[in-house]
Amino acid sequence: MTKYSSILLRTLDARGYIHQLTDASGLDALASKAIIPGYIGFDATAPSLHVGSMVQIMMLRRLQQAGHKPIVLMGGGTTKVGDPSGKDESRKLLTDADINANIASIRGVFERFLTFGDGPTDAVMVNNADWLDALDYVPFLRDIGPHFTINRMLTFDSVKLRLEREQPLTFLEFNYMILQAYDFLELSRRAGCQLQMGGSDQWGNIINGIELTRRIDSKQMFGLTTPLITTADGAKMGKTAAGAVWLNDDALPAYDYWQFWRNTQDADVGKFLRLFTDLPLDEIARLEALEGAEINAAKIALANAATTLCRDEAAARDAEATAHATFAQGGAGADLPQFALSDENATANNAIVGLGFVSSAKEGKRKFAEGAVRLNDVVINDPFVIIKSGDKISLGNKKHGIVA
RNA sequence: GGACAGGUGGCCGAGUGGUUAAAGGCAGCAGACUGUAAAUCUGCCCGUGAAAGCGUACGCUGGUUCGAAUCCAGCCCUGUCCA
Repeated sequence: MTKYSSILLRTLDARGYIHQLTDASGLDALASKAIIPGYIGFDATAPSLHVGSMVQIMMLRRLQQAGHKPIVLMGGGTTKVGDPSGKDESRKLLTDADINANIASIRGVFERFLTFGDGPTDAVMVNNADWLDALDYVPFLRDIGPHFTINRMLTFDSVKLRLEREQPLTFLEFNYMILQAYDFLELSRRAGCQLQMGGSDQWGNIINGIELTRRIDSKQMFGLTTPLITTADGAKMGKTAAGAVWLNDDALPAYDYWQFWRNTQDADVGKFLRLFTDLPLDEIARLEALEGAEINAAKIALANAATTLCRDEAAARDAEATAHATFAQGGAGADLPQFALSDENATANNAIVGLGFVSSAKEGKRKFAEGAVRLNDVVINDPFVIIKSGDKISLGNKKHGIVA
């Protein structure tokens, strides 16, 4: 891969981050000679991001590694509007207090991936509520409105899809793309931002921002999108048995986070190693070439690296040790989820419900009937077996817990 | 404001008075097979209860009926067209 000369684009290209790029040679030239402040916007709809945002987070990390300045834009303002992309219907509106709490909660994860500070390549976090909340409607319409035509806005997938399906799209949501475009202009003015990155579904929004800034301030801006990361069988990544794979450790235990990566499909291992770890490319090539059961070594390397980045090294080590003890030796590792025994008459079914392996007592009982539950590695069909402290209880091959 | 069409389980989508906890599909979970993979086949998939049972559920509120997701009335919401 020698089509780029800058470290930034060479890295992004080699590791599979680039889907579309507005002006490849222009950005390449700029990246070789100047520090580029670049931003990615994140929603504040939940107290934690999940792995679906991981490509974007890693992208900012690569930007900083290559000597540029990452700007984390929290959508405190735009979250109040709601991005219509990829949604079938409008999402419920959050209050300011919710949004601010979410932003505070999300910040911790970025601090693990990026170095924040005041230096030229230090990361900063900004909140677009800072400028969006203060907008005056009529002046804003007069300044920004003329640069958008409804004709063009109607061609955007996010809008078109809703209309084609005859689903509601409110004027509120319709404005989302304008506000996002305005963010880019505002960040250009405030922070000298010249680059916006995002998922491939953000291409249209990014282009809008580039054009708006060019028209109003006559500045050249760049846009880059990442491919939509799906697993090899086409599913969007990020969902697992228990739900979303949250990045915050108070939302998902490190062991589960580790397990998520450990269970990567064979076909995805190389891709994920390049995107989600800092391992050198030649090392990844070696791991990726492993065949058959050998490839499990690569998955462990992936899980360790990803968990170390997002949580910490000790968490990764503990998770690996637990997994090894549990799966390879058929024992029970220390990091397994625990069921607190509060009642001496607690049953095996209480345990799998309490551990969250199943969502109701009824579902739990079905699992017993299906022969899916094991107590200390022996299949039990009776949900009412009394458990005691120290028992290991398992549902299926992957979910294991300890009675504390 | 008017006319018409709609609002069904996580999603899509059948069902137009009883045997309907509601067809089918997707997603999900489990079993078999494996390598904690994929693919495939099989089972499960509202809740509570040891079970019989009971409770909830088809936008909301009432009504008709022995019996309603299905009929009637009012209301709320959405779409299309008209003003």
